[in-house]
Amino acid sequence: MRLFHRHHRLRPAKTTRATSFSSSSSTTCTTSPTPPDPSTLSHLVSRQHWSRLKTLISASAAAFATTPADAAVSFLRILLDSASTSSVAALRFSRWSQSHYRCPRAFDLPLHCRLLLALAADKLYSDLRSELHYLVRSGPHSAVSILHTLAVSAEPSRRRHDSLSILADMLILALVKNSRTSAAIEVFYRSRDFGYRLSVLSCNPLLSSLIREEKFDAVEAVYKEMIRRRIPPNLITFNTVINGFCKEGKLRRAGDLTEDMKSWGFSPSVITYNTLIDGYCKKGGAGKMYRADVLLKQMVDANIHPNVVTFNTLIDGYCKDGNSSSAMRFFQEMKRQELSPGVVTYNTLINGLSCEGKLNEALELLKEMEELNLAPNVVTYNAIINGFCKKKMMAEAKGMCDVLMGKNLLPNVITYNTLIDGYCRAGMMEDAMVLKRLMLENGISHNVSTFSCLINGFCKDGDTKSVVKLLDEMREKNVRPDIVIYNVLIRALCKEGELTKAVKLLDETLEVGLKPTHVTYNTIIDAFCVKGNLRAALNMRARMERGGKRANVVTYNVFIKYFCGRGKMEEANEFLNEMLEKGLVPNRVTYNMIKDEMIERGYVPSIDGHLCNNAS
DNA sequence: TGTAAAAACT
Repeated sequence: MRLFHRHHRLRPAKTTRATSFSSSSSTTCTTSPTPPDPSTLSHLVSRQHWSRLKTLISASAAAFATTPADAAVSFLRILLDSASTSSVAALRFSRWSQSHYRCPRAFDLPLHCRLLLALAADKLYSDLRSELHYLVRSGPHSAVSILHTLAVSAEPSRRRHDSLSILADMLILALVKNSRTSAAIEVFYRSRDFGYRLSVLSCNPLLSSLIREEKFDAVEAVYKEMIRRRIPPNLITFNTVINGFCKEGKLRRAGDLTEDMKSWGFSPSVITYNTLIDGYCKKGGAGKMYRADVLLKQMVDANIHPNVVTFNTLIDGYCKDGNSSSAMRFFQEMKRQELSPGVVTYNTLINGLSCEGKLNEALELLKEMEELNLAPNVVTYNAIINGFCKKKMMAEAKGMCDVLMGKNLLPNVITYNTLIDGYCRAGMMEDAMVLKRLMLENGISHNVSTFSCLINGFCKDGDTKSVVKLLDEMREKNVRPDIVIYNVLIRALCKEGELTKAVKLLDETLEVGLKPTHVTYNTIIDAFCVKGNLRAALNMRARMERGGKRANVVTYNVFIKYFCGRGKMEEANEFLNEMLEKGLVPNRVTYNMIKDEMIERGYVPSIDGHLCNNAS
């Protein structure tokens, strides 16, 4: 009697992994033991007789001179080969054997794919999800090889079947959930070659995670590919892609897509409006809150009721615009509309007030929260600690940290970074370094901001040695410098007049794949102006615009300062007009310069009263 | 089964 089919036969333990089960050649077992038949196995599994299964597996492994892990794999194959046993039994057995015989070498991708197909055929989707999750997390296989193996493991008649499409959908979902977005993208594009029809089930989460990772080009590409492949988008798809455009600062395109979605039969929802309003609030620049207000009116006209998130978003926008009094007005308005402010509302306001130095009002709101039984969280305290730090009131900041811990809350990396930055600003570098050590002892790792605060502090001190030491430490700990670190270093070099080195660092940001910001360029432009090298400053502005950053108010202020400082009022006026033509609105710095120099000399009319809340 | 809001560093 043939006990095992040829392709079931266990291969000798010594055979290398390169050869698969089916190709094993000369397994000689003259006294073959009785192999388990599928129904016995299935029965044992469904009764969870694991110890009996273990005995069977050990016996089988001994008889075929192989490892128990490999024997378990062949048992799984028997279960899957049998038409009468359910996929649930195979799944249970697979899970048990995976946890019992931890052996990555025994991980057989084709076999696992057959299990997935069996689960899909039985529509056991939640089991399928967790299996895919496991496969994606633990498997040494690339995502595309999983996709490919699934395709070839399916019976030819079912290769174009919906269940394969569902598997591809769920594979993408599993990859996204495991933060393997690039692999998910690859599967998204390759699934077309296999003829799978994906759905919003995987596409929407993929789009969301691309936004989280700020891969905005990919968001647009995936969206366009969805339309091309006739994967029907839904309301969430539109809201997500609109959010992508907003986060990228492309508000025009976000607005266009809001129009487009109507032709697909979707009306903008409260989330659509909230997303757009937040886009304007975060965009920065003059008149942004005006645009946000216009959207608010539009949504009300469209009979979409603003909710708590709408108000929180507007309140934050006004706070970031340095206009906490308008923020407070919206706070009152939301109460009037019987929307209850939540922890986020209070945190937003407390942060806004703290940033403006209005600490008493911030503390008042903290009290109000507690009276309303809204539990302040670590974000609340961080905002207040930041307020104290900005005023160099380090004892009070530290005290607030104690209050936080007294409430059984744990300081997080932001709490520590805030305090470290406070100590640095107050010139207390030793205290800052003590805190750096303390946070590690409390189980909070340093991040790139921890280092930028400290490096900034030591740069201000002119303590180059300590700066270099911190940069070395970052390299050791694999903390990659971000653009803020570069900006800090560039600023320090500029202050020392080392402009060649500063420009070299700018070049380096591009080499390491970082995007220079306005701050990066403006710092260098300012340094050239300070040196009296207008030509180099103008060249740097040209470079900045080639790099996709348009001159902003700060850039113009730098040039206006240069000309005002030299009494060249015509040129200063020229730059002022240019900035106005570009739709940039002068801020307080501009105002102070032109007030001192240009208005008094009659070059420009007084604009008193036109600059209210443009502090920056 | 997926979409919107808050805290640190230039």
